[in-house]
Amino acid sequence: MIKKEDVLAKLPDLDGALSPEEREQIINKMQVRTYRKNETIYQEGDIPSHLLCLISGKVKIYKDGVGGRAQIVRVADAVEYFGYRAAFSDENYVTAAAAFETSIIASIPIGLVRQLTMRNPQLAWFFVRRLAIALGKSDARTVNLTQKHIRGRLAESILFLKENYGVEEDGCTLNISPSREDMANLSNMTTSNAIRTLSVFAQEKLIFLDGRRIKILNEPALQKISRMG
Amino acid sequence: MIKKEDVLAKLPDLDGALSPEEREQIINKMQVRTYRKNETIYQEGDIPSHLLCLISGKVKIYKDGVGGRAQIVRVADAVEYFGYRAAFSDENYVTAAAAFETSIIASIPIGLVRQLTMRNPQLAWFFVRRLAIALGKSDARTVNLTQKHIRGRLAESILFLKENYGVEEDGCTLNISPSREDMANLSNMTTSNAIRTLSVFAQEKLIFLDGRRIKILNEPALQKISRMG
DNA sequence: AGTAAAAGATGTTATTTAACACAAAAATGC
DNA sequence: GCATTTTTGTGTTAAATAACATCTTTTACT
Repeated sequence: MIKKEDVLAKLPDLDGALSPEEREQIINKMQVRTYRKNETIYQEGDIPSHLLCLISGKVKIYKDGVGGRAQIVRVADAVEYFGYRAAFSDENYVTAAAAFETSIIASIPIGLVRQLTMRNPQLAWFFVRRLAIALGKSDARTVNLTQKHIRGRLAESILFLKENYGVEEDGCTLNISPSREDMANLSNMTTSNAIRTLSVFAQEKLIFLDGRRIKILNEPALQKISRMG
Repeated sequence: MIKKEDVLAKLPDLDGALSPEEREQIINKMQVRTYRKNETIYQEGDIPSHLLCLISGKVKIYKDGVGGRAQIVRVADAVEYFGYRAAFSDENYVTAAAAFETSIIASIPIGLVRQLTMRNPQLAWFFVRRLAIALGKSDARTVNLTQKHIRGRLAESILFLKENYGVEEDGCTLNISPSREDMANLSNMTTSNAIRTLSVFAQEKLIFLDGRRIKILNEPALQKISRMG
């Protein structure tokens, strides 16, 4: 079982924006829950009620599109806040979130967050910055996913995973082992094409595949493929 | 010539967030300029130095992608603030902006905006809201542009233009007359395909084309095409 | 351990869309 | 007003990718 104290130690202080009293308020109202691998955290259409903080684990934020095909639009890594966009624009969720792997998530009632944010400019600035960064990434992603060819999109996704989740001690094995379907949902392609193109990359010695584990062998080449489209 | 007073009358008050003194500060530092049709306002890689406010006219925010093909990621209509995302995340611009048509734009030094935002939670909240809304739209756009087929994407773009720029008094002619290339850049397709598919829509009496003017004849059908992909 | 279900792999075909080529029409510049 | 450039329109071909079918391997469950 997770102890609340362990979570608190990890809870980011929102860029030091919080006073001890504000921190206390949050801690009192916070709830902690574990999500199993592939478990849904929230769904499209849900009313956002909490600011979520990923304490440990990995999370994907995605949209279900035409014909049940999902597109992963963002990922979250520990320790990181997520799930606040919809609440801040007074909408229901337009995306869904699920755990890539077992994840511990703290939730803070959004009303409290809003109340604190309205009074604390530093806290508001924290969210301005995060949203501005996310929007820039989303814009870049739109063009990458629409204009690049399959190889470019897949190369991009591999580098995206490295950037977001990092690599193991060996310096080249991705810290996440996504299913082929997840790779497809990251890269805007069918699962068949993700499987096929990963195999081709392995044949070309750009990557080494060991089941779901991906080891990057030739990053400059992947970057070039990603750039060229 | 534009008189500064005329602009001031139109300058939105950022949701009433500004005190008279803050407003005064902004007005003193503000500059106003006219951009001609298709003139570039800022480019990818530029350092953002000003918060821009579109006083009159129409603006497209776009990214240049593979093979010089541009993708329009957002549009701005008067009176609306834009061009602040990069500044707020301490990045150079990752998009470019250009005038769809002759536009009058006021610019406020970003340093001043930042200074005010840091002290004024209501102002910060204004930007949190705008960014949150923009991010939601960007996420939706990513999936629409990647997963839908040509007809769905074009139908979506026509509805997108109606939503963002509205229609004339007749209730169905779009308030903007984009070139076929702009339609293509909105819809993630080649210009040829935009021309062809617009013609097909006209043949199917979904729209009526008069040069660049687009009149929506059957909106429910367009919505259905857009939804189905 | 044995069985069912899910995920991965691979080949084939059909569809979608880009690329290209060229002509007509419209806009622009002197 | 005429030449030049840009935009629009249309047909044809080539390339990219989805869809489908089938088989193998792995995982999950009792």
